[in-house]
Amino acid sequence: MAVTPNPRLTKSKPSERIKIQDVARLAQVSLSTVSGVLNEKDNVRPETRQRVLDVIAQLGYTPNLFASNLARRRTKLIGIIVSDLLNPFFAEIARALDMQAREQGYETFLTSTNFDSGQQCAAVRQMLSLRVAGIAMMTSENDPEAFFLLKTSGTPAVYLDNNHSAPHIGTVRVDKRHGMFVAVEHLLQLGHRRILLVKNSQQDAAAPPMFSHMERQIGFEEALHQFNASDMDVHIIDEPGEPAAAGLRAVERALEHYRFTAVVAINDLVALGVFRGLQAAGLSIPQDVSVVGFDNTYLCRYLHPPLTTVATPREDLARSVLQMLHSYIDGEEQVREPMLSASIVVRESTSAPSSIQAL
Amino acid sequence: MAVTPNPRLTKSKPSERIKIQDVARLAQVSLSTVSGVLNEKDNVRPETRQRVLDVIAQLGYTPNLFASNLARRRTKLIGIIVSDLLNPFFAEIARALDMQAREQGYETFLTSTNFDSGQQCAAVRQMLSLRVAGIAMMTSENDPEAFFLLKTSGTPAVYLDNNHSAPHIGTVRVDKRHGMFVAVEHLLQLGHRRILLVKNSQQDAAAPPMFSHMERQIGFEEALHQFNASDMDVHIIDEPGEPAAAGLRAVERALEHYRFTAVVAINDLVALGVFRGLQAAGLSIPQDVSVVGFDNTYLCRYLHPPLTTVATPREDLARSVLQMLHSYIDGEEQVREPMLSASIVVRESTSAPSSIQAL
DNA sequence: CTGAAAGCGCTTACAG
DNA sequence: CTGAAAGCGCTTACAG
Repeated sequence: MAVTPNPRLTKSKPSERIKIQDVARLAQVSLSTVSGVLNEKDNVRPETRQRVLDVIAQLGYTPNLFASNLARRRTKLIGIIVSDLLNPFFAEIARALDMQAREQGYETFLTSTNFDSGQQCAAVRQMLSLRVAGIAMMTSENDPEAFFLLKTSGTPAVYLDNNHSAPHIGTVRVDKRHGMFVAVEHLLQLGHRRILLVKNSQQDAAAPPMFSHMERQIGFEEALHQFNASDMDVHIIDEPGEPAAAGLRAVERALEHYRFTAVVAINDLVALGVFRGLQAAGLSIPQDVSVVGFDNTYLCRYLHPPLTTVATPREDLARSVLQMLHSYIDGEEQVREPMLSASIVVRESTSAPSSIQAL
Repeated sequence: MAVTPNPRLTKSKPSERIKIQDVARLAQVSLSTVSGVLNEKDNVRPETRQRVLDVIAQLGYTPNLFASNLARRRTKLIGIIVSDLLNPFFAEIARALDMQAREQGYETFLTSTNFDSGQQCAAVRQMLSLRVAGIAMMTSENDPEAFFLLKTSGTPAVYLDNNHSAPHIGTVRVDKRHGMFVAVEHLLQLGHRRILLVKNSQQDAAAPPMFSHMERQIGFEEALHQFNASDMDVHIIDEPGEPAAAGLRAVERALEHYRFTAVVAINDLVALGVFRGLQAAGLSIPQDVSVVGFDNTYLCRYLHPPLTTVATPREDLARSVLQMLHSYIDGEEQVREPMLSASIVVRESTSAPSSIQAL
C-alpha cells in the first residue's frame, strides 16, 4: 500500500499558520468566544477574555483579514487614492486622511496614480476588490472609466474638486477660484502688470484638462478683468512634466521672450522650480520678480525667501471627506457638498515691482 | 402565518453584489471556467474566454479579493512600510518599490509609521492580517516588538539599514558610513575645520537611537579622525521634531553659541531647515557657511544654491529589496545581504571657507 | 456565556 | 474543456 504523505506535514507555510480554532482549543473556549474577544463584543467575561488574549499573544496569532472580511461581508476600510506622493500637497492630504480615519476605527489603504488614467482605473479596481467601505479620490486627473466603475459598484466615494456625482458619490470643493483671485489681486495691488502664470499640465496631451487647474485659471482671469488696468501684460505658459522641473523650464523659456515682474505658479512645487529658474538667471526674489505659489505646503516657509502662497486647508478637507464618506456609508442620499475656502498667506516672495519701488 | 421577508430582498448592498456564479450563469459556463479566465489560465478556449470577459464587463464584476485570497491561501501582495511620507526620501523609495513590484505582478500596500514604534507594530499587524507575501520595512525606527511579530509569523521581510536578521528576514544596506565619510572629507579638503553636524532624533526620547543615524555619525567621526587636523572644532547638535523645523532650530541655537563654517545635515530635509536658518540670519551659502545634505532627494537641485549632498541610490535599493524578498518567498535560506554604495554629489552649497578664500 | 452549523465567494484538485 | 464538491478561516444567528 502506498503511503500518501500527510499534506499537513509536507506543505510549508500556509498550513502552519495558526487559526482561530487553535486559539479556542488552547484557551478551552468556543470559537464564538474567541471571535467575541477579537471583535470586542461585550458578552465575554473579563476573566475568559484575558485567558483568550493570553493564548493569542503566546501563539502570536493574527486573524486572517480575508476570512473575517469575507464572513462579515463588509469592511472597515477606506481607500485613499492620490495623484502624486512626491507632491507634499498630496502627501499631507494622505497623512491627514489616514490619521483621522484611524481615529474613527477604519484602516486605510493608500495608492498613487502618478497622474495616469490607467493607474487611476487600476487603483479603483484594487479598492473595489478589497470591498472598501469608501474611497477618497484625491486626484487631479479624472478618468471617466474610473468614475464609471465607482458608479456601477455602488461604493461610496468622494472626489476632490471635480464635478462628478451620483447618489453615493460626491465632491469636496476648495474654493481655488477665489484663492487664485485673491493671489492675483494681491499682485495687482502691489503694482504688478507684467504677470506670468505657470501651469503644469498632465504628461498625456490627450487627457482632458484638469478641473482644478481650470478653476484656478478662471480665478486668475477674473482678477485681471475686475482690476481692469489698461497697461496689463499677461502671459500664460503651460509646461508638462514633473512640477518643479516644469517650473524651471517655464521660466527659462519665458525669460527669452518677454519681461515680467511677477510669477503665479499653479502650485508650490512649480513655484520651487520657478525660484530656481529666476535665481539661476541672477534675478532676486522679490526685488526683480515676485512669486506666488499655491497650496501652502510645508516647503513654503523654508524657501529663500519664504513663499507667498494660497492656503488650502488640509485638515478640514480630510475631515469633510470622511464626513461625507460616512454619510454615504450610512445610506444617506442627500449629502451636502461642502466648499472650503482658500486664503492667501503673504510671506516674503512678493513686493512691489522695482519700477514702482524706485519712485 | 407570519411571512418572513426574504433577506435577499431586504438587505442592501452586500447581497446585491454580483459574484462569480452570476458570471458563470450568464456566460453559460462553469465556475471553473470563469475562475480560469480570471486567473489567466491557458486552459480556456479563446472564444469561451471572450464570452466570459464580455459578461464580466457587462456586469461590472469585480472579483472579491477576500474570497480569492482566502481560497488561494497565499497572496501576491507586498507590504511597504515607511517612516514618513512627507520626506521625499521615503516617498521616492515607496514609489520605486511600488512601480517595480507592479511590474513583477504584485500589488502593494503602503503604510507610514510617522516614526512611531506603536504605529510600526500596528502596520506590521495590518500587513500580517493581509497575509502579504513579503514586507519592505523601510523605516528609520526599529521596534523590537514589530521585529518579533515578523519573526514569529514567518513572513519574509527586508529591513533598510538595520541589524535584524532571521531565516526569512534580512537587511539591505546603503553604505551611509562611507557616504558620510566622503562628505566630511570633502569639507575638510576645502579647508573647513569648524563643522557642525545637525542630527534629528526621534520625538520619543525613550526610543533607542536609529541605526542609520549611528552609521552616519561613525562615518563623520572616522573622517575627522583620519584627517587628523590639529585645529579641528566640531559640534554636534541633536534637535527633535519635524526635520526641516529641527534644522532651522538647530542653526538658530548653534549661532548663539559657537562659530562654524560648515554644516553637515543628517538628511536633505534637515538641510532645508538649515538653509532657512542661515539665510534668515543673513548668512550666505556657501560664502559664509557651506552646507552638505544627505540622500540626494529631488529637492536638492531646486534649492538656492543647489545642495551638495550624498546620493543613496533609490532605484537600486528598491530592486535589491524586491530581489531579497523574492528569494525569501521562494524559500531560500542563504540570501546575500547587499551593500549599496553612496556617493557625494557636489553642487553649489559648498566652497572653501571665506577665511581661506580671502588669502 | 457556549457549541454546532451555515455561509461568505472564491480556488483547486478530481472525475468526467 | 466542464461540473460537482471540498475547503480556505472566519462571523453570526440560533438553540441551549
